Amino acid sequence: MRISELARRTGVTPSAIRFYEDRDMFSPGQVRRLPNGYRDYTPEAQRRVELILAGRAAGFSLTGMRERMTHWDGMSEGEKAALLAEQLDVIDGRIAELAHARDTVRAALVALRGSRAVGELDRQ
Amino acid sequence: MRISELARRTGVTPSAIRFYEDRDMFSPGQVRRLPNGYRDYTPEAQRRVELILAGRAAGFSLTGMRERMTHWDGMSEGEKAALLAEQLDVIDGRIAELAHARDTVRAALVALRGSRAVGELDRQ
DNA sequence: GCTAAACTTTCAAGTTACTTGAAGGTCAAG
DNA sequence: CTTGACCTTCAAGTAACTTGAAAGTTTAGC
Repeated sequence: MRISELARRTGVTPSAIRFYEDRDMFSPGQVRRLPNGYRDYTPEAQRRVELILAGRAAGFSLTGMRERMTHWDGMSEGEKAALLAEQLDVIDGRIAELAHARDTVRAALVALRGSRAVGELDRQ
Repeated sequence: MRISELARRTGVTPSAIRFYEDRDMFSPGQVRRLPNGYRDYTPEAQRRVELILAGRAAGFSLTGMRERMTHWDGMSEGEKAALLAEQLDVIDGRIAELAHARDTVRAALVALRGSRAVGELDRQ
């Protein structure tokens, strides 16, 4: 597939995808070139972008993700599992942070218009 | 209090706090100067920093937060409620994004060591 | 009273993860 | 055969900071 289709499928802009390539976020073979010079992406490239997005949501840097990805194949199952478990912890921490932010905003809403109105908003 | 104490209490660096001041994130009076030129922060300044952190966790830009804060006092209750409801939506979207990332990582763990092992990890 | 460590100041430049824009090549439709 | 929607590269801009230089201030120990 070409860049705009990959962009549409993953929800990122074409320029962000080119930026990821510039930072070596793709494995060799995931991005080829068509005879006219256009980039051509494999389905693996799409999975890679989705992986990047998952890492980004969790707050990982591109550099860190790239390092993990390149070391991945040489790791033992135990090391891989430990890495994934650690990432799960980071994500859970971020979720807790957001839950706290959500509580703060909800408290402000409650203070503003009373709990019944907020309850209705929740059921929406 | 001085800058390093505010930094310690909020968990951000002194340079980040100076950066927020540069971007006009404090209300007049929240940051004063001691006779020696050192910055002196009120407890309101600390609450302001915590507010910034909550907004940041939800993905708001400093510019957007500052605009909201300066318009806040002139807004009607309905406008305030609408704003808060919108922020709640943004936060919920971010939480959903993270939940998805969490599922991705958990799926990788499942693939790596089988569902029983992952179940045990969850119960931790 | 002096010195060293630990604070503080400003200002400039670097970093990350992008976006935006310029200048131009490619391709399908009418 | 031109219009519009793609695509290319490269340079510069942006957000939210961090890092470092150069220098003043305060605190603690001797």
